[in-house]
Amino acid sequence: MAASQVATALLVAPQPGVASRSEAPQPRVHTLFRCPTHGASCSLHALGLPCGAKHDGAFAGAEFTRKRVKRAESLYRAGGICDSLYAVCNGFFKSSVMLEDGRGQVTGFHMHGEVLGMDGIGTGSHAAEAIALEDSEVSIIPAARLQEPTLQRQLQKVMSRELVRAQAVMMMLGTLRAEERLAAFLLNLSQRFVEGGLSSNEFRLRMTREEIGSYIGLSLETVSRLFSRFQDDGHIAVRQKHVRILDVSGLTAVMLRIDD
Amino acid sequence: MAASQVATALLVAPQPGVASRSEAPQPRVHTLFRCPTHGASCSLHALGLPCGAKHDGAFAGAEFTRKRVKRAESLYRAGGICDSLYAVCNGFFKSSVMLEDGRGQVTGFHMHGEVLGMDGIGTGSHAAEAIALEDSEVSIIPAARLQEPTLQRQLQKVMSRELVRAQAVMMMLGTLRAEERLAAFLLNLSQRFVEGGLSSNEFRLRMTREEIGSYIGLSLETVSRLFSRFQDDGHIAVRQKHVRILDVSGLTAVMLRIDD
DNA sequence: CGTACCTTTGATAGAGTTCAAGAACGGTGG
DNA sequence: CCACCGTTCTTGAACTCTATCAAAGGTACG
Repeated sequence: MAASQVATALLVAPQPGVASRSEAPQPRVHTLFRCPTHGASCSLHALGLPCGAKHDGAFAGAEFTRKRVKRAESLYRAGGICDSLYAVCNGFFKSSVMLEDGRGQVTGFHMHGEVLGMDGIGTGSHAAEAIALEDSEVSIIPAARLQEPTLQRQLQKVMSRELVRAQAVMMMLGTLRAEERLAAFLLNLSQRFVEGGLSSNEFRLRMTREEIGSYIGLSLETVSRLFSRFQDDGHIAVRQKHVRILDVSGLTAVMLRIDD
Repeated sequence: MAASQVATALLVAPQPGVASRSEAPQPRVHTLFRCPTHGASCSLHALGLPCGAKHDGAFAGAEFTRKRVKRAESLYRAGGICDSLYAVCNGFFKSSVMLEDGRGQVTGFHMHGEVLGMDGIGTGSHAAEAIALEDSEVSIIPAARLQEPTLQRQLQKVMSRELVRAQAVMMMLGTLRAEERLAAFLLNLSQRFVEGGLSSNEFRLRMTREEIGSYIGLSLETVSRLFSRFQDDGHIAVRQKHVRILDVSGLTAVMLRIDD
C-alpha cells in the first residue's frame, strides 16, 4: 500500500528549465533523491538507509553466527578494531562519532536488514561507535569473508547506497531548515519501518528527542517544539515516543517548502 | 615536513575520563578523527578525502584510458547512468546534489588521486553530479572491471574511507559553529594539498566563497567575513583565492574551541 | 514507588542569514 | 595594452531562526 500510495500522492508537474537536470519529460516525483532501482517507493530511502541488504538480502542469511546486544550496550566502539561487519536481524541501533572535546553527533539509525560497521574497513578500525537503542540481535560477517565474490559484490552496493544516504544527510544538515529536517526525518523513518514489514504509519520512536536532534542538527527543544507544531497542524499525532503519520503529503510539502 | 610538524605541534595531554573512548594511555593528537593507518599526518583526512587511492595507488595507474574535462564541464550528472568510476589525475572537481525545488549542496571537493562516482554503484545511476572547477584529467575505471579481485579490494577501502569522510562532514555540519567549520575546512584542504605534493601551506582556492559556503553549510557572506576575521587574527593571509596558512595550531585551536 | 531521565513549554539572547551596495578581479575584444 | 563586462568578493545593517536557559510535568525503570 504505502509504496504506490505515496508515489501517487506526490506526483507533481515537471519543473521547467533547470538546465542541469535530466531531460526526460516524465512527471516528477517528490523525493529528496530518486532511487532508480526501486522507484518512488524508495523516495526517502536516501535519507536513512543502506537499503542494500533489504533488497539483495544476502547478509541477513542464516549462515552467519548471531550476537545479542542489550539496550545501551555497544556493538563496537570508535577506535576499536574492525574485524567484522554486522547486519541487524532485529532491534535498533544508533551510530555516532565524537570530537576530542567531547562533542558528539549521531550519524545514523539502523534497523532490520541494515549493515553496520563499514566505516572500519578502510582503516581497520572504526571511526564511529554503534549502540543498541533496544535489545537487539545482529549477524556477524567476519572481515575475512568479505573477500568472497558474492559478498564483495553485495558490499559494493550496500556501501554505495550508504554513500548516497550520507549525501542526503549532508543536504539535510547543510540546506534544510528545522521543520524541513524533521519532516524529512519522519517521512524517511516511516518509510523504513513500513519496508521493514513492521508497522504502517504508526510506530514507536526508539530514540530520544536529543538523539533525533543530534542526527538532524537541532537542539532537543527545537525537535520537541516541532513535534508539537506538526501535531497542531494535523500532520502527525505524537505522544512521547508514539508517532502516527496522519498526512504524508502535508509533511512532504513542509519538507519541500510547498505552501498550501 | 608537514606531517611530523603538524603532529608535533598538536600534541596535547590526554583527556581524563571519557568512558566511551579508547583506553590506551597515549598522548592524544588533536584531530577530528584519527586515521589509524596513517597516524597523525592523516589527522584531517577524514574531513575531505577518500584517501584510498593516494595510499594504495592502483586506480591512478596508466592502465586506464584518460579523459579530459574542461572547467565548468560535468564529468557525470545526477540521474545519469553510472557505467564507470573516475580517478582524478590532475585538476579539481566538486560534486553536488540537488533537491526538486532547485536547492543544491556541494557534497565534496576532489583533487589528484581521489575517486569519483562511487555513489552510482548501488543503483546504477548517480545521485550527485561532478563538475570540474578547472581543466582536469581523469582515469576512467569501467564498471565491468570493478569485479576484478584487486580493484574490488581497493574499492572496498576507498569507499569505506569515503564513508568516514561523510561522517566527519556530518559532524561538521551538525555540531561545529561557523568559525570552527571554516577552520576545519582550511586545515583539511591544506593537508590534502600538501599530500598531493603540490604546495606547502600556500595554495589557490579552486572554488568560490559560495561553493565553500555550500559545502560547510554557511552563506557566502559568512565565509567571506570569516576569511577576513581569520586574517585579522593572524591565522591566515588571504587575497581573493590565494590563501596562506600562517598558524596551523591557531586554526586548530579555533576548530576545537581551545581558547588562547 | 521513588528517582532519574525524558519531554514540554516559555522567555531571552545570539549566531548567522538576508538584503544591499560598492570594490576588486579576470577574461575578452578592440 | 587598455577598457569593458560579468563574476566574485567584501562589508554594513537589519532581521530571523534556532540555541540556550529555566522550570514544570510525565514516564519508565530499577
